[in-house]
Amino acid sequence: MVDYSTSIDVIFRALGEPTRLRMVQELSRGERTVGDLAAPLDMTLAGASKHVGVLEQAGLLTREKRGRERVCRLRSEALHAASEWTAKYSAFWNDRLDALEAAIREENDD
Amino acid sequence: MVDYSTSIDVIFRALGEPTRLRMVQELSRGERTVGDLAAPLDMTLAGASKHVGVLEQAGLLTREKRGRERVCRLRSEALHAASEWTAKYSAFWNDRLDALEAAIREENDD
DNA sequence: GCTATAATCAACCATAAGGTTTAGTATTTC
DNA sequence: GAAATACTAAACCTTATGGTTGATTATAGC
Repeated sequence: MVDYSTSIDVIFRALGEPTRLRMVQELSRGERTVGDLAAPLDMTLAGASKHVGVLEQAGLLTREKRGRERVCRLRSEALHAASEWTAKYSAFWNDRLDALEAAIREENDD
Repeated sequence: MVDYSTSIDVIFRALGEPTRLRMVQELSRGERTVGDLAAPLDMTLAGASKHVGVLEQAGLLTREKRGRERVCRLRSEALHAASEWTAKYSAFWNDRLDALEAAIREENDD
């Protein structure tokens, strides 16, 4: 059982590893087996499997058993949560400028 | 001199640490000295300073010397870059569904 | 000028993280 | 059913990370 209500820092930490970032990029092009993901990475299958586990824990992908393969599929929810979070905090500056302008206008009205 | 053209995984890694995530949230409310950031974290000033350094390296904030204090200010660019990235990859699934639907429609037209 | 304060630097320590190898479990294929 | 394939699990190793302390620098305040 996997927890899909991952906290945002776990998602960021998972994406903060270059290898895993590449995996996510690869998965955005379609579903991939663990072997597919390992192939271009110059890494053992066991190593890749561990990375996939981290991404799964972070809620970034699902792993489905299909025959002897495990098919990985990206989950948009976690990425969307990360997108929302960063969008919220990247907007802070504009908000501050807006507030500043408003304050200046108010001051001039006095 | 700080490199502001940080690669995306460095930004994610910086945000993947709970303490640093809290610092960013705190900074979104306004500029803060390193001491301000350290205070609520039950951590030495030296420790907080190191975290601030990581955030600065990732391009997430700037540190300005003002008297004997260092004033930290969030930089929206890095957060925006992260937002763009996650938005792009969180959209993958809808794109795939759209493509799938289009393919089905086309097939029905034959 | 002395003392206190804010922060960084350097050295160090414990634990986490990224990787490997070796085994082991299903599943496919012949 | 034997052999190959795809993967996971566990043990292990090395390095990175997150934290500390102690010393040092720069500024503020009396």
